[in-house]
Amino acid sequence: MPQLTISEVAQQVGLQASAIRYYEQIGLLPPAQRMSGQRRYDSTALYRLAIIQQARQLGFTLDEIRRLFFGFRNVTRASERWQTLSRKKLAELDGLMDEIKTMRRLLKKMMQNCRCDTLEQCGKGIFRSGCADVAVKSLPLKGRRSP
Amino acid sequence: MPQLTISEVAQQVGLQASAIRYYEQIGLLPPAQRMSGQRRYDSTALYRLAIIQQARQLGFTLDEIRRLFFGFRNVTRASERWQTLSRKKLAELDGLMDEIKTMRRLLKKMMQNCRCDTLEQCGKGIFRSGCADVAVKSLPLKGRRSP
DNA sequence: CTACAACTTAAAGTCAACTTTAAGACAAGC
DNA sequence: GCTTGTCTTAAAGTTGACTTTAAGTTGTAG
Repeated sequence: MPQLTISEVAQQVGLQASAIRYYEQIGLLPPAQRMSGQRRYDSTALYRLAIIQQARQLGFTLDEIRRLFFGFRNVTRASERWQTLSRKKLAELDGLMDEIKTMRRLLKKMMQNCRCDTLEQCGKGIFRSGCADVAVKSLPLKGRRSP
Repeated sequence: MPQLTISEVAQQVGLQASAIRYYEQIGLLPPAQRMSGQRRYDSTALYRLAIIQQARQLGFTLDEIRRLFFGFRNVTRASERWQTLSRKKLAELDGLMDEIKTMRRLLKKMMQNCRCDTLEQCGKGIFRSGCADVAVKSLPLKGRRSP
């Protein structure tokens, strides 16, 4: 077993060392072995992190990834876990797509139709035509990556 | 001029009073007139807020909305302001759509192909096939609305 | 006069996913 | 012995768009 340091692992998987410590802190990674206080990792940690990275790319939050690892009876097969979570995520992404399409549609409509000179004029028009519309509640879809 | 209180305005435009105070604080709304310390609004404030609400629905951040109001020479017509900002936003939304489509594609692929029993097995496969992939950097698209 | 509702402020809290900072430990090389 | 580089920790900072809290003011009703 190679016994990599945290920054070697970080480099391999494309994360900052601080992110790996953070994952350990929130329980996504098991506490690493220590050699005189310093973390040492073997390949199983790399596999863990590979899953985490892949899941992040699929749009899963860290909380959902935690469920992937710990939210099932431990007899449940990996493929089934992915299935279950992916179905939900797929529906979520579809909802998000619809929101974006709505925005696009409204944006284009406004670009075509608005002839207002002043924003006051514009606001008057919007206000008259029903101001408090269908709430666009966006799901969180964020990303933080290597700086 | 009707002279509405903050909570009357809030009700009319579908916001919390605290949000309106916040908009004033960050300079999106001009400081309101006061009657013995309390804010009073007329219709121009409603129009302002209508624009803000509409712009939020179109996916604009408060910072972008500030630019809509203050980021142009004051001779610039409203419709032109919208045009300029909307073109950029449209491109942004397109990028976001692509990200989501990529996620969808990957999700479906994995749902079809993964036969793994264990996550370790799964992670090994992901790791071997190139772990640090194309970074999915998502633009922020968030929404907070009436609770 | 007292209660009450509605307003005011500044400051702190929320969420997610980290990063940054400050202060300190340890091994290797000179 | 000293410096350098990498590691450690806990705590605080970041971003955006607010909300919540605490403590205080004002006008009205009874």
